[in-house]
Amino acid sequence: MTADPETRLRADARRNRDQILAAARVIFAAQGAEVPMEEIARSAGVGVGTLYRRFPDRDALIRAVAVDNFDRVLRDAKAAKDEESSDWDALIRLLHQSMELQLSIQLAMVSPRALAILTSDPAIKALRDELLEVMDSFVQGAQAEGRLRPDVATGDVAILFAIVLRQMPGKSAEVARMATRRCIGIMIDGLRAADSNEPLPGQALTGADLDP
Amino acid sequence: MTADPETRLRADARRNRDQILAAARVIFAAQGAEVPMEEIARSAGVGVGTLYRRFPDRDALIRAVAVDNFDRVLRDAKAAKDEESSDWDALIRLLHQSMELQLSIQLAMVSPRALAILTSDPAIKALRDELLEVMDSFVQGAQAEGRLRPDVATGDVAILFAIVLRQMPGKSAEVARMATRRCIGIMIDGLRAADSNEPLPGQALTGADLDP
Amino acid sequence: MTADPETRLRADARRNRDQILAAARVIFAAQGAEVPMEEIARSAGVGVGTLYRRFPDRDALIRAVAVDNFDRVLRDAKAAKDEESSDWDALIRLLHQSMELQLSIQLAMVSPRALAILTSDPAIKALRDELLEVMDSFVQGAQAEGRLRPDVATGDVAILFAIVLRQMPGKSAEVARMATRRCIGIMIDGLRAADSNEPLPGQALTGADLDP
Amino acid sequence: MTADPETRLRADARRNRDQILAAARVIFAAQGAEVPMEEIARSAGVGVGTLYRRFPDRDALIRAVAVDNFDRVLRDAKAAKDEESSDWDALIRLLHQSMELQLSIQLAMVSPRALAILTSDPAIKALRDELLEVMDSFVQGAQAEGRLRPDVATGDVAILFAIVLRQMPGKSAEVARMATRRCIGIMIDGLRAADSNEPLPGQALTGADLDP
DNA sequence: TATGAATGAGAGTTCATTCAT
DNA sequence: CATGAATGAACTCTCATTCAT
Repeated sequence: MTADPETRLRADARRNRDQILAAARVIFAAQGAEVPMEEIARSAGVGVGTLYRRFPDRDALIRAVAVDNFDRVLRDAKAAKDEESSDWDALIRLLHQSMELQLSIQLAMVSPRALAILTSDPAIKALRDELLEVMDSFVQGAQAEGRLRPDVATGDVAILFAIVLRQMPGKSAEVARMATRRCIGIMIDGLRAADSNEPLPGQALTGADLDP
Repeated sequence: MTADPETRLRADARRNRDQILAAARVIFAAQGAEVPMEEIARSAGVGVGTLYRRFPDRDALIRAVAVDNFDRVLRDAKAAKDEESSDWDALIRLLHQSMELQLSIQLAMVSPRALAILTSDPAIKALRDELLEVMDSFVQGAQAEGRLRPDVATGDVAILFAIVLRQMPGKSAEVARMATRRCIGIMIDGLRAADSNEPLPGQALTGADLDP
Repeated sequence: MTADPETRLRADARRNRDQILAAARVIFAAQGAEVPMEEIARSAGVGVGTLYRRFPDRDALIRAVAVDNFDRVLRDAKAAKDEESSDWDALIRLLHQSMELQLSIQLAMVSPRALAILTSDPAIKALRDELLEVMDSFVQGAQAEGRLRPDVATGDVAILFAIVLRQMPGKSAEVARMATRRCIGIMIDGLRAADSNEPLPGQALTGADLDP
Repeated sequence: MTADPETRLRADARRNRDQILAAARVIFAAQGAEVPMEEIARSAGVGVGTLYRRFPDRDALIRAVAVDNFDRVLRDAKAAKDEESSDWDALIRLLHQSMELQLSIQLAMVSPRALAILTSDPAIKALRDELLEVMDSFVQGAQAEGRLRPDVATGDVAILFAIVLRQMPGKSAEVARMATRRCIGIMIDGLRAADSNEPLPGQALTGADLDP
C-alpha cells in the first residue's frame, strides 16, 4: 500500500518541492513560462540540481503548477456551489473570486508552448473537465432561474472568464485589479438575461467546443 | 516631395522590407514576439542578413510592426467616424472590424519585453494617443446619444477591446473567430445603457489611466 | 580569513579557472585579444559555457589576464628592488627579466579595444600605478648613482620597456628572443649616462604623462 | 605595348582607387587591418562594390597599401643616400624621417594575419629586400666611418626601427610624437660606437635573419 | 541528497563577399 | 561602371540539462 509518491517524500524534500512550486507560480504569473530555470531555483532558495531532481524538466514543472492551480479553482467552484443560494450567484462569485484562474490563463494562453504541454496532459484534462462540469451546472441552473441569457452555453462563459482574467502586464497592480473588476462587471451585465439583447451570432459554445 | 526614408528604398529593397514586415506581422500574431529571427527571415523569403539590414535588431522590428499596425487601426477608426451615422454605431463597427487590433494587443500585452519596447517609443505613443482621442470622441458621443452606459470612460472601453481581442491560441481559426464575435456581442450588451445595470465599482477609467 | 571570491571556488572550478587564464595568457600573447572565445576554451580543455561562467564576457577575461600579469611583473619589480645592490642594476634586471611584460604590452598596445578596457578598470590602473612608483624609485636612484642619463624620467623608461617588449609576430621564438635581448642591450647603452650624448628633445616624460 | 594595368584606368576609376588607398592607409594606421570593409568604403566616399571592383578582397587591399607604403619609404631612403654626406647621417635621417614606416610596421607587426599576407607577396618581398639593401649599405658605411658600433648588422637596425616606430595607441598624437622622438634619440645613442659598450649577446642579425 | 559546475546546442548579430539594379 | 542590397558563415553569449563533488 505505498502512498502517492509525493506523500513519501522526506520532510525536507517535501519542503523544497513546495517552495519550488510556490516560486514557480509567482514567477510564471508575472513573467510567463519562459523564465530561466536557474531563476526559479534561486527564487525558491535551492540549487538547480534540486529543482531538476523534483521536476525532470521544464514541462513537468509547468504541469505541476497547472495541476496545483486547477485544484484550487476547482475547490473554489465547489465551495461556491455549496455556499451560494442560486446558480447565478455561484457563477458570479466564482467569476469575482477566481483570481487564481489568472495563472491558468496566463499559462494556457500566453505561450503556444505552455498550451501544448497542458492540453496533452491527461491529469490536467481531467481537472479541467471536472471544472467545466461544475460550471455547466451553474450555467444550466442560472438559465433555468431566468437570470442568465439563454443563448449562451458553458463554452461561452468559460471563454469570457479566460479572456477577462488574463493578466494585464505593465499596469500597476492597483489599476489592473480595478480594471479587471470593472470588466467583469460589464461582462456580467452582458450575460444577464434581458429582452433587449439581440441574439448572439452562431451557436452557443459548449465545454466540448473548447477542446484542441 | 516626401523624403521619408522608406520611400527612397530601391524597388527590390522596398519589396523585401514589406515582405519582412508582413511575415513578422503574421508570426508575431500567431506565436508572440520571441520567435527566432531566422524563422521570420525564412518565412519572408530572405536571409537573416537582409532582415538585419532593414531592422537593426529585434526591437526595431517589433516597433515597425507595431507602428504599421496602429496605423491601420487608426485608419479604420477614422473611416468609421466618417461613414457611420452615430458614434455608438462607429464604436460598434470599430470593435467588430478591428481584428487588426489583435496584433497590437498581442504585442502589447503578451510579453513584458514587447510592452517595454512599445511604451518607450514616442512614435508609437503618438499613434496610440491619437487612437485614444478618436475613441474618446466615440465614447462621449455615444453617451450623449444615450446608448452607451454613462459610468464608463474611454479607458474602460479600450481595455475591453484589448482584452477581448487577444488571440486565443490553440483554438482552430474557425472557433476562435466565432468565439470572439460572441464575446464582443456579450460585451456590447454589457456596455449598452440600461436601467437594470448595477453601477460599476470605482471610477471610470480614462485614456490617461492606461499609461505606464 | 580572506573571503576573496576566487578563494571560495570549488576545487575543480578553481582548476578550470586557472587553466582558462593560462590558456588565454598564451593565446592573447601569441595572437592578440580578438581570438574566438571557443578557441580559448578548447585550448583550456573546457567548453565555452565554462569559460563564460567564470568570465561573463570577453572584456572580463581580458581584464583578469591583465591583472594577473601586472601582478607578476610587480612581484618581479619588488624582488629586483630587494635583491639588487643598486637601482641601476635593479632596473636592468627588471628589463631583462620581465618577459611577462610582453603580454601587458601586447594587450595594452595592440588593439584599441583592449586598451579601452584596461584603462577603464580601476584595479588595473592601481596595479599599473604601483608598478610605475617602483620604477620611479629605480629611475631616481639610478640617476643619483650617476649611471642613468639625467635627461630621462620614468615615463621615458616605461615607454622604452613597452616598445621593446612588444611581441614580434612571425619570427621564430628563437630569433625573437635573441632579437629582443639585443634590442634591450642597445637600449640600455642608450640610457647609460655618458658625456657624449646629445640632449634629448622635449621634456622628460613622467609616469603621469602616460595616462589617457 | 599596353601599359601597367593601373595606368589604363579611366580617370574616375583612377580617382576612386586613390581615394580608397588613402582612406585605407589612414584607417589601417589608426585601427589596424581588421576594420570592416564597409567602413573603409564609406570613408573613401564610395560603395563597397567599388572597393571590391578595385581590390578583389581584403588581402589585396592590404597588399596594395603595403606596396604603396614601402615605395614611399624606399624613395625616402634613396633620397637620404643621395643627399646626406655620410652613411651614419643618412641612417639617422631615415630613422627620424620615416614616420611612413609606422604604417608598414603597424601592418606587419600587429596582426598575424596581415603579416602572413605581406610575407607571402613577392612584390612586397622585393620592395622590402631593396629597402634592406639600402639600409645595409648605410650600416656597413657607418661602421666603416667608425660611428656605428661594430657588433650590430642590418637586421638589428631594422628591428629597432620597427620596434620604435610602432604606433602607440591611446596616447594623444602630441605625446606619441614626442615620445617617439625621444625613444629614437635614446636608440641612436645606444647604436653609437663607444668604448664603454659591453658586447651584445649572440650574433649580429642580418637582413636575412628577418625572413619568415 | 543538495549543490552548483560543466556542457553544448542554438539564438542574436556582424561582416566579407557576391550580385541585381 | 558605381551602388548598395542580399547572403550566409562565423562569432558571441545564454540556458536547459547532466554530472562531479
